[in-house]
Amino acid sequence: MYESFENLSDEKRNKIIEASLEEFSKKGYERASTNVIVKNAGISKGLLFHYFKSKKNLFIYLFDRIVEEFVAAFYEFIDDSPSDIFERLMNWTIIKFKLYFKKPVEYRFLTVSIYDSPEELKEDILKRYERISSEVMKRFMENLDLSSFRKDVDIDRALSFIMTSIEAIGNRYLEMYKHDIDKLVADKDKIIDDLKDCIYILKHGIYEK
Amino acid sequence: MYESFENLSDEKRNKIIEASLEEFSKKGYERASTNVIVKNAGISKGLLFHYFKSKKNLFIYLFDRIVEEFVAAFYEFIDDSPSDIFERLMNWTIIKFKLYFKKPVEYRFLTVSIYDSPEELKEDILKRYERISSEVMKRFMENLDLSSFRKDVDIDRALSFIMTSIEAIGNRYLEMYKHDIDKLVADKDKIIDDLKDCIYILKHGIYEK
Amino acid sequence: MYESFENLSDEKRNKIIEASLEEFSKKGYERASTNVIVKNAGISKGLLFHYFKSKKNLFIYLFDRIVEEFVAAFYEFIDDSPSDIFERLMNWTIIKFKLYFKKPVEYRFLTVSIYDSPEELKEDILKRYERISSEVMKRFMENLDLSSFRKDVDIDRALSFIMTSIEAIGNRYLEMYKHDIDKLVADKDKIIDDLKDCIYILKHGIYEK
Amino acid sequence: MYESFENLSDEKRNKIIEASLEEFSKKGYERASTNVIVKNAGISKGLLFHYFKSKKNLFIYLFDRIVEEFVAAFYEFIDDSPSDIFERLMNWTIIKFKLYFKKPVEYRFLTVSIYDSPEELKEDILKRYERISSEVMKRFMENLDLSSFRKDVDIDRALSFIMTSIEAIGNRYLEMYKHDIDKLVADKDKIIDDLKDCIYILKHGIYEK
DNA sequence: GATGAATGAGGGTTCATTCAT
DNA sequence: AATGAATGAACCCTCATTCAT
Repeated sequence: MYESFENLSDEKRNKIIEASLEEFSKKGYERASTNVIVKNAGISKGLLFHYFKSKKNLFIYLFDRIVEEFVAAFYEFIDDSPSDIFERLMNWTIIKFKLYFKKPVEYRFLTVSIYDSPEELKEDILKRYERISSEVMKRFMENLDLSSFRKDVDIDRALSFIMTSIEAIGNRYLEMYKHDIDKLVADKDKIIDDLKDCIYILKHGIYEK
Repeated sequence: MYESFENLSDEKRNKIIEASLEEFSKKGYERASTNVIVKNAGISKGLLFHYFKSKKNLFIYLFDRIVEEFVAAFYEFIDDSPSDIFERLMNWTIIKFKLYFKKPVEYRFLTVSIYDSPEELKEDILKRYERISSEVMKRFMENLDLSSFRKDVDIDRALSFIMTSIEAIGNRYLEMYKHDIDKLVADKDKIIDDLKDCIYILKHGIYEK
Repeated sequence: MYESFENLSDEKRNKIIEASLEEFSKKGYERASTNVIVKNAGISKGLLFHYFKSKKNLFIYLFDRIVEEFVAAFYEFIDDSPSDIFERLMNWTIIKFKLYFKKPVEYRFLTVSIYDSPEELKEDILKRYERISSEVMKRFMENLDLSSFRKDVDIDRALSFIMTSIEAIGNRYLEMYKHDIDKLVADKDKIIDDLKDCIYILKHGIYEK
Repeated sequence: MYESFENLSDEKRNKIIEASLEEFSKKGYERASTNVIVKNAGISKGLLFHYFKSKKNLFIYLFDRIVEEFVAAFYEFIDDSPSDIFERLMNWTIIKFKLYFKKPVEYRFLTVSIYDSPEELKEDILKRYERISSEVMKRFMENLDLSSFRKDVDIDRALSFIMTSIEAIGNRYLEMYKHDIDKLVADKDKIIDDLKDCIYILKHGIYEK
């Protein structure tokens, strides 16, 4: 698949990938223009289609590539996860932020892929997304110590709530600082402090005394 | 602003609004076609532009109109809000669901407006969105009894967390049942039950014993 | 169907039809360029598609239009057909030539339509072609006096042979003079003479002494 | 001419020829894609153009080659032609059918070449076609015994009519069975019977009693 | 107010051909 | 000889917007 593209020199390949990512993550799939991509990549129109046959293929190629990259990066960081769910979640959220710092365009691309894809892509994208998100979720749940949960709490619902709420907090920050990554870095401690507060509440609400 | 449009007969005006909403909420701003809109509205191409000058104006007009409509509907429901934040939040969330049932296309339109707008609109939309969301937030906070909060909890952060997390849960359900509103209605009790569980956790985490 | 196009002024409509016919009959469906058509018709790209939505629609519109035109012209000429098959065939062939003189581009368009259409059109075109050709054939057979056929001749096969062979002769001449209609007119008598000779042979071969 | 191509190993050369023929005969000159050809031939894009310089050259090369092949095959079969024109014509038609059976793709290629070529090729193709068809015609006429022709029949015109009409009958069958060669073989006897009937009529029409 | 014909830039894609390797 | 990356013009088609009526 796309081996002719893979065999390109790093420099050229990256230029094409960067130009594509930038365009897609800025405008979404539909609005993105292959004209703009080829201009920014410094290649001819025909060449892009020589490599990828279609805009759709190009998009899915990028999606797969970045997902793989992100999953790998994730796994690299989380080898020694703590067994307490809140500590682990804190770790994960921080990792997510780190990924966002390291690869903001790619991160944005993934977000856009999932929220703003036309019918023709939605299926392909969601299928891939669900596969990896369930895999990642499984990984998150591994060796988790849930023994401290109060008995009057429905474990599944509690887990779901913990994940959803902390993710929402994280995303709120990422969205908030979207246009000013430097400020996000500067405010890091405050954000982590906030996250800790949220987790403190959840812990209090879920754990035995 | 658009007074010639406002002076139209209700029937005609509504037909145009409906056709526009449907197209925008189904396809997003960019993908939406004014051709489709005028066809479904049963008017000529020129007339639409006579009223609104541009696609962008039409979109923003709709946004403003629906926001106003939704805010009004909201206020209508919440006149006698309970002073306990969790009860109030539960009420509000249920109201949100009711709005979704009553006006799914409009609701979808707002969601799409906020998540999937091109650069040229984003600013206009967000400015409006922030203005009303802060206004609504202020309303939510009115006469709220926060005396039960534990002393070791930062009130502002706790409030923010409560709002964000419950909103995330609500949105998760709306997204989940997006294509099957009937099922959403059928599963109503289970969803409310889940929400209650989440609130129960938050309460436990935040309130004094 | 295409009523906005039909309502155009004669002059403009004809210009578009002429430009399209010329391009299609010269190059066939696939090779024909809508760019060339709009340039020669003196209209914008968008307008052609405003009227016809697609190249395919334009082509089929032209096909239907010309078929109708030709069938009408045919029927106009053949009201008082002789009952002898050879005389009638002679008449018909001469009518065909007249049509070719009067509307060479349209004639060529029909020929091209039938022999050189891509898969996507073939079906549509052939369905229409067969419907009218069977109708025309029925008309040809009406009130035909076949009583002079020798008894040792299979009537159906003989009819089929007569039609096919005379048609082939006619087409051979049309093809031969394709690029020089004036010469075709000049040589008219010689051609008719040749046709008579062919018919003379057939008559001799089929009729009783 | 193309000697580098001719010097290729039989296997490789044939693969290129086959792939080209298939593509051209299936889609016609214009629609045929050199991309498809090189893929099916298992060679690189550049190599095809190294050998033939252009698509046009490739097409004409194939045309010349197949014409030569067909003429040779023809001559092989017709060494001992009967002197009676009708018997000879019957033989030739059967030979034509045999060629069609043996080389359907090539046969189709020739048909397509003659009926569906763009302006830029038409001239080249027709020049070649006329040269060989006149040569073949000369061969057909050799040692033909025309003494049985009635005196009131113009020999040249009669000959032309005979050829044209029988050819038309043959082509009608080939066209009719185009998509089902097996059925053509199965119906062989019926077709030959029909041909005999046609010839019987012509004979009756032309020969003395 | 109301129409819809008219525009032309831009969309994604395919193509025969060239050329450095 | 052999490759296939690279080109850019041409393909059909869609679009928001304008304007004469």
